[in-house]
Parts: sequence; C-alpha cells; structure tokens
Amino acid sequence: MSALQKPRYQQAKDLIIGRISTGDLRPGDRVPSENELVEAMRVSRMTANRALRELTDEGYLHRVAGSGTFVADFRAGSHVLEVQNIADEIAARQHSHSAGILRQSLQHARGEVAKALHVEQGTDVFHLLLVHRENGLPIQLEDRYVLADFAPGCLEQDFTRITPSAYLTAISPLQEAEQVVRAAQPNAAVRNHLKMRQDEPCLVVLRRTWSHGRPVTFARFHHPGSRYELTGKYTPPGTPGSTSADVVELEKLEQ
Amino acid sequence: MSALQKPRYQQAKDLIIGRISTGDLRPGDRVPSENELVEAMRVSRMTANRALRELTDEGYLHRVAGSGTFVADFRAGSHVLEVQNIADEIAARQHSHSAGILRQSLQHARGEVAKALHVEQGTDVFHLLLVHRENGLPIQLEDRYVLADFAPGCLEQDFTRITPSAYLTAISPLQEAEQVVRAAQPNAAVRNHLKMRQDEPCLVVLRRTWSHGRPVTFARFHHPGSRYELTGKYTPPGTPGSTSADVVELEKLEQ
DNA sequence: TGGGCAAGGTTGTATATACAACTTTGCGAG
DNA sequence: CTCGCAAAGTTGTATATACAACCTTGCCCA
Repeated sequence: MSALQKPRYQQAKDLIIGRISTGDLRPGDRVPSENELVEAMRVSRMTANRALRELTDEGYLHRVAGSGTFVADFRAGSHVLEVQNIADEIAARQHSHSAGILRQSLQHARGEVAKALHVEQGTDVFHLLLVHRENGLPIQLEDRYVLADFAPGCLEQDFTRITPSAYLTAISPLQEAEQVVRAAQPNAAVRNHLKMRQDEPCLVVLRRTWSHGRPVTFARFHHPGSRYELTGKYTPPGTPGSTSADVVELEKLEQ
Repeated sequence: MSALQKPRYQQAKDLIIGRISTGDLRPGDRVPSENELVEAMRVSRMTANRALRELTDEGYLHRVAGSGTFVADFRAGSHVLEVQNIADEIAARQHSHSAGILRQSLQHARGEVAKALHVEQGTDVFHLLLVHRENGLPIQLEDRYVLADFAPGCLEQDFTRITPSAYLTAISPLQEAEQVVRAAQPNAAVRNHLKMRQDEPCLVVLRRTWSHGRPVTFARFHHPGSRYELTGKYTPPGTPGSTSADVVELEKLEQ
C-alpha cells in the first residue's frame, strides 16, 4: 500500500459521499458500479464492493442486484445522537449550510460549566457561540465549551468551514455522549439570534461528550420549534436496517 | 456452497448473537478469534472477518487489533427511545404514578393515522387517550392508536393499572420504533389536560412501533415543557457503563 | 409486429493469499 | 529479579479469482 493514511475502501467511501454532499449525485442517481470504481480508483473489486456495501448499510445508497447502485432517497438521522454534526445533517438534505460566529474566546470555567466538564473552577476552556443556518435560515444556536488542553487550536480554527463537532471528532474520537432534550421558552437573545417568532417554543438539547474517559466538551443547542426536530429510530437486536423513508413519512405527520 | 439459504457470514453472525443472547457469552467475554471461527465453521478467514466486523459495526462486539474480539459492554439504554413505559420511568424516580383514562374506544382509522399504521382508511383501530401523572401532577398526555387485530383485548383492559406500553409489549415484543421529537405550542385542550401554564411550551413525541415487520401502534405524547424532559446516553463500542448519576447531574443544569 | 431468448452487465457471496500493525506472552540476558 | 526483545497470535486491509443470481438490453425468429 502507498503511504496513504486512510484505507482505500474509506477513500472510495469518501469519494462517493463527497459527490453526494456537493449535489453532484442526487437521490435516485446512479452511482458508479463496482467495476467502474475498480478502474477509476485502481482498487480491487472486493475493495469497491466493501465501500459500496458499507455505504448501503449506513443508509446512503441503495443497491439492486443485477441492476446497479443508487443514491438513497433520504437520510434522516438514525439515532437521535448519531447526528452530531449539523452540517452533515443539512448536507444530507441537499440543503446549504452556513454558520456565523458570535464568540470564539478563551475563558475560565465557572459554575455549571466547570461542573459539567468535571474540572476545577478557573480551568481554561474555549467558549464558542455560533449560529447554524440551513439555506440561510437559522436553525441552531450552538453554545459550546471545550476543554482547552483537549483542543488547543480552537482559537485559530475557522468554524464557518468546519463545524466544532467535526473539528473535535477529528482530534480524537468522541466516545460517549449524554444528552437532555427539553422544550422551553427562549430568552430574548436566543430568540433574536434564531430569528424566532414571538412565543415560538425552543427545542433545547444539552449534550456532554466524553473522550477517553473524561468529559471534553459541553454544549447547549437551541433550535426554533417550528424549523427543527429530532428524529430517531430504534432497532433492537435482530432486524437489519430498513430504509429511512418511513421516518421521513413520520416526520411529515402533523400533530 | 451447500444447500443453505443464509449466507455463511450471516450464519456466523447468528452463531455469535445466539451465544450472546443465551448468556453463554457475556459483556467483556472473549469471542472466538477469526482463525478459531475459520476452523469451527469451516469458512475462510475473510468470511469470519466480515461476520465479526459487521457485528462490531452493529455495536455487539468490540475489537482490539492485536488482542482480540470481545462482547461489547452494553447495548440497552443507548437511546432516548429506551424508555417506552412512563410508569417504569416514574417508579425509577421513587415517585408515584397514576393515570386517568379520557377515551378508550374502537374507531376506524382515518387520514394520517391510517397512513402511519400502513392500513386502509376505515380499518379498525383502538383509540386510547390518557393522562399520566407523577405524584399527582400531569406529565404526559398519551394519544395512542393500536391496530385492532394486533391487540383485540384493548377495550377490556384497565390501563390505569397496566400502561398501554406495558400491555402491548406483553402481547408481542415490539421490535422497532421510530420517533420524532419537537417543541410546540399546545392547543387549549392539551394545555388543559396537562394543567399547563399559559405560554408554556410542549415537548411532543410522535412514536410508531413495529412488531414482526408491520407498524402496530402509533402514539403522540405531549409533555409540559417545565415538568418533563428526555434524557439519553450513548456509548458506542468500548467503554464500560458508567452510572446514570452523570445524566442526572446534567439534567439539573439550568439553561 | 410481438414475443422470447441469449448475452452482457451488475450485485452477492466465498475463498486463498499476502502483508502491515498491534498486543500479548514468554524467554533469555544482564 | 527485571528489563528488553523476539515470537506468536490477532485484527485490519488489499488483491485476484470464481461462481451464482438477477436485471436489462437487444437481437432473432415466428
């Protein structure tokens, strides 16, 4: 193997995912066949097969034996927790993601932040505050604290290009997460940042994420109740993945 | 290949899963290595590798290169979806659960209910509407539809003693669930039933549950935003279970 | 013109082989 | 006794090959 860090099947997966997220490949479109991938990427057919098979298991593609491989119709977040990166979630909907940075600073952890991160009061933490937009419309206010010694480069990072979640995941796999979901009335600042209507409720997610046995980041996410919802799917032991089309259908039901 | 319907990698997966579900293999136990599987099942190492790799991706196993393959520590409690029975949830908090029945009738499925349950308009369904209280205070309005031929005894059941969720689970294991979580303003009826303050937002959960490949029940849950929240924990492959005390701690953080 | 059949492409599975990277074990030298 | 290193075992990846099952296309024949 060449001096490449990523395995080749992963490179193939990245290639396909890239073409999907840029809109080059759209739902229903035909994806290169295994043999075409073999020629294009100079890999064996088994490697191409693994890439396409895994993407199918992950819900991105849809395969028909004898016919071909196609981009799956939709991809709603499988587990509520699986979708940690809002940019991916938006890209999967074929929409455009943009972000605005409201704060990016080094602070001393105080009160509940120190408590949530299991550190002493005054420990260095980065404080990030940003607004995520889907097709220009704000859908998430991310208020995040990150342990400074876990991600020292936080102040230099351009989080409008790489979301904090993606950045932190790249540093080290985030292994455990806990979250709380609640409905609440936003305060004026939040409502303002998210351009919410008066009296529109807020879907609030508090999430703490662990890496290698210690909490490394704690975030509060506020979403406009009218423009965002969490979807989940639960399949205990047995049955393999069914399509996510049903979740989509459920999503559309009005209360 | 012999006259076997299932692929051999699937047979290998079933073998491991079987040993886990009978308790023969317990969390942390060592699973047969690829080479041992090769000998035991007379398959190639690639086939054994695929079986173990897929089980790892699905969360059942945990692999360490150079060391071995082990049963993953836990698999329940990962999702928000785990708590299906509000009475159990309340009991876990050492509080008292009570329920009031507002409706318990046989109806014909219409509109979105028929659509959610994948049946024709007019199919018989039971409609249940009840309020769950924690220490006397309403915390959930359960608006549930159940396929009549799945649970024929629904009208005779005393749902103040056994919750619908517990009753349905007893009939047949509910295997898959999908849900959507959103924040919304309740209508007057809901607000009234839940004794909610004016302008208090509502945490709404839509959940559809499947059994043996077909949807059997569809429910809308409304909760007062000030008295109820969903908590979840996610532990992908490795780390052993920590107590839920941390989640509790996170719960108490104010926004 | 219409139907049927054959050919080619595609996915699904299975095997044998090879090498790299990592972990554990155990032995031998100091 | 301890440290270090070598050997063996394990997972991770990659390739070449093979055959079965299935779908689509297009051609040939009635």
